[in-house]
Amino acid sequence: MPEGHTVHRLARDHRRDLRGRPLAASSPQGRFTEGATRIDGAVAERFEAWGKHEFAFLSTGEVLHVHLGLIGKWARHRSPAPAPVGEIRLRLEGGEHAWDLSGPAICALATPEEAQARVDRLGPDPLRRDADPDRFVTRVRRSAAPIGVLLLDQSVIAGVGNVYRAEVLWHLGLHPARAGRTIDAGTLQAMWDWLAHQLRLGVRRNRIVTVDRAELDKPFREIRRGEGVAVYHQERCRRCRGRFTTLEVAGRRIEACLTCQT
DNA sequence: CGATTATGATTAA
DNA sequence: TAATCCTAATCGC
Repeated sequence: MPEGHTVHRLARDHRRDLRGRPLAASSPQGRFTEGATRIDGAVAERFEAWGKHEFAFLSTGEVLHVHLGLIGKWARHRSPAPAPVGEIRLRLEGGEHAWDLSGPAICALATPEEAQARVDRLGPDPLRRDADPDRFVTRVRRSAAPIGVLLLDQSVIAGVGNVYRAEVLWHLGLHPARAGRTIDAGTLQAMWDWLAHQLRLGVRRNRIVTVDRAELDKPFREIRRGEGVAVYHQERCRRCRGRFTTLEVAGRRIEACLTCQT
């Protein structure tokens, strides 16, 4: 579910639904009861997304830190919220809406210093206005590691996941195993620009659609998971019509066109 | 109905 | 590289 665009979109939606009013917090599943008790009655003053991490700064001085991991989800309900379904780690109720969190890799209360320490370990996030692309370019240019590994390393660039990785490498004609230091700075800048643009579109649409509008046969809102992509879990290259090869890079599956990606 | 899979990441070996 | 964590949907038999 979550690459950076999802988390930034959630922060935006949480801001709209939950900011500036006392929260009712609970842990229906029971695995975050202590934390929920400390949140209950507090006001969330600020929501921030950094890469795939989300932080809610609370009036108590504590920070709620959430990372969805591979399978985490937030579900939105209109108030009054229905009885929780499934393993709901945390329910946050604002005025009009409630949000249910399930399956997070991280759901914890932290100090502002601990939250900042997390952020400090991340590379630049193309979805943040103050992000510095040169940090990304320099880091990749200094590395002998495959670009397919570097793109998933959150200390190199924050927010990119397995889908955007496959898509951007194909769009730029780069093989996933290509060593970072063999890619010229101009190409890396283009990679950053493409990712920044696509991640922004991802936030707006709340889904990953990298295929041009003209090539789609239906409106964005009807595009389902896996339908709007050119590469990820696809069979054939849209450029040369050849079959994609499935590789494993950084322990994750990735398709690549061995003709178009060198 | 058990096995597999998933847009993630850390820890152990 | 492998094992592990978290949860739910989908797949194969």
